[in-house]
Amino acid sequence: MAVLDGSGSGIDATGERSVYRQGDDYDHRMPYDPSAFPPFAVTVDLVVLTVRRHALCALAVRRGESPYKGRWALPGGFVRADEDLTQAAARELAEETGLHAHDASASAQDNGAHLEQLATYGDPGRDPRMRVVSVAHLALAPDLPAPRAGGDASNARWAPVEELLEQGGHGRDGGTEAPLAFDHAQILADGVERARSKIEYSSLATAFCPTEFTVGELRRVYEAVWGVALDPRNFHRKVTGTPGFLVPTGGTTTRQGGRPAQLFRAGGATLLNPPMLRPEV
Amino acid sequence: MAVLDGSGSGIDATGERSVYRQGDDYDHRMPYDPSAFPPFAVTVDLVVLTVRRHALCALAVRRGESPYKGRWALPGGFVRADEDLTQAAARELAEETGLHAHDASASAQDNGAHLEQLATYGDPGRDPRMRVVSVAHLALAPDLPAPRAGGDASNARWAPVEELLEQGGHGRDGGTEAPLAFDHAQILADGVERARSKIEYSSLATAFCPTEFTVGELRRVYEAVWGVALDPRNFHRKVTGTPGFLVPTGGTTTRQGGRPAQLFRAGGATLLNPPMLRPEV
DNA sequence: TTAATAGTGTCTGTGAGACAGTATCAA
DNA sequence: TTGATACTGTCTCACAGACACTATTAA
Repeated sequence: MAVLDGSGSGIDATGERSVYRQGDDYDHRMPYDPSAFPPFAVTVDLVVLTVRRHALCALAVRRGESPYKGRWALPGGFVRADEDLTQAAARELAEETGLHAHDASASAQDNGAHLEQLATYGDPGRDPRMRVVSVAHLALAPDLPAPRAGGDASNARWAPVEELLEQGGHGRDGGTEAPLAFDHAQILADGVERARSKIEYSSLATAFCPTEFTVGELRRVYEAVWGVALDPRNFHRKVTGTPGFLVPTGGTTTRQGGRPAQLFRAGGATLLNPPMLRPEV
Repeated sequence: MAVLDGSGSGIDATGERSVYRQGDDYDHRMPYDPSAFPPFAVTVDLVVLTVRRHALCALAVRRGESPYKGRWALPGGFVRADEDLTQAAARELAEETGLHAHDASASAQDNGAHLEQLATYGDPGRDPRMRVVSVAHLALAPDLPAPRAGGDASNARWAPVEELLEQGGHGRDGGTEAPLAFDHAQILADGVERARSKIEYSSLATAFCPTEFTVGELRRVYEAVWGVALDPRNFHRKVTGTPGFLVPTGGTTTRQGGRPAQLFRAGGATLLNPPMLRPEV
């Protein structure tokens, strides 16, 4: 019988659902016989974004094994038996970047990265070897030192997202470079689009900034993520006028040159109302 | 494991497709030996929302098997070996409601339901029997006849979401009713929040309406989903003034009483700019 | 007639965008 | 000094919200 009743959701109303059967008949008394459903591997993949030199960049790692050996891919790995999806993503993030993610409850700046679930990709055949369902996560981090991937710097880098998303893009050496492995170009594009829309109505853009930052630095984050130029004067009026967005620390800095600018920390507000408006829409 | 070559994903660009082999070694590395990762079951769960009698309602089915036997849960089931996640969700939706989902590309109204991925839930222990990762989907449907779940009406119903989300809620019979099975209360809450926010900046509210509808009917959808009262005159001015949102069909109806109202179909616009504003924020 | 809903017009306050002008540093 | 960035003020247009008013049906 169907008793599909299996799912962690499975619901079996009357029991007339059919079940995946691998060749042999499925015994309804054993709904969780592993042979009753297809074997899945579950992984987490990470879209780790940062702003470097006025460009939105993503962390890419070079694949050391086939398929796609030598191609760039998003970092990721298997979900372990005893961890939930967020833990798996946080673990991978720490392994790749040294960052520890702060969950949504972390109020003050702890120099961690923002981490959230992005979407799940599970097309049969997205991995040529077996059925792999990948729960992609999005991480936003301040500008970091050069990445380390298993200690080997040549196998990990921050790459501008436009470069990674170019169709049959060109590498830095000028030669044609293959696009990202697997469906990672799609995952990256989805992550970038999530980041672009989310900084509109939330204070998440501060996740790209160091603990203390100026209004101009925050504006350059918006400009890099959206790929537009913003009016510095209107931007200043807007962000300083939004309650809870920015908290002045009292200090100033001239690291951007020009007149000393006030330093701020991220305020407690997470939702911006009214939102920042992305031009050209 | 950095540079986790294991991260799955993918599309095989070269066409050389290897096959999952159960039993023999995948290759010299361990990561793809089936015994190298925990056994996962992957399911889809559905948050199917509709508006009935001025209330936002969700489809619930009664569990026929333990655990949570007799409790209400969200519909769902296993992902099959040959289908992707969206196909699995669409199949479950059709089995439960008879609706066929239209993908995002469907422009004209085909009386199908809107279907999109919501989020993925994979806590170890969310299903007491084994490790189940559920990819939840959100479906928005017009008001439907009574649901059928395997032909047995007593095992499926449309329930107001507040009722399903009450802590230790009370059933219709006045007695205390257990909350939803598994972590389905969380999934439902996430789906409701997604729907509430998405009708702000998209034309998705029309997915709750029949093919032809009046401005007043659309307004009652917003009021039911948001749980607020909207000014009919400002609402009318707003939606009829947004290009691409509504297309007049030429017909009128008096099914709501009062002066005959123009009938509209959903226009081609999917993103509303500027968005509908939810009061009381 | 009353009651209900549909639809239009008009005012006001908020805020985004444009942009003039001033402030304060480094070189 | 020049040139950079930081900040303030002011104007205008768009639009959300409030609400008066008219239109068209059923009972």
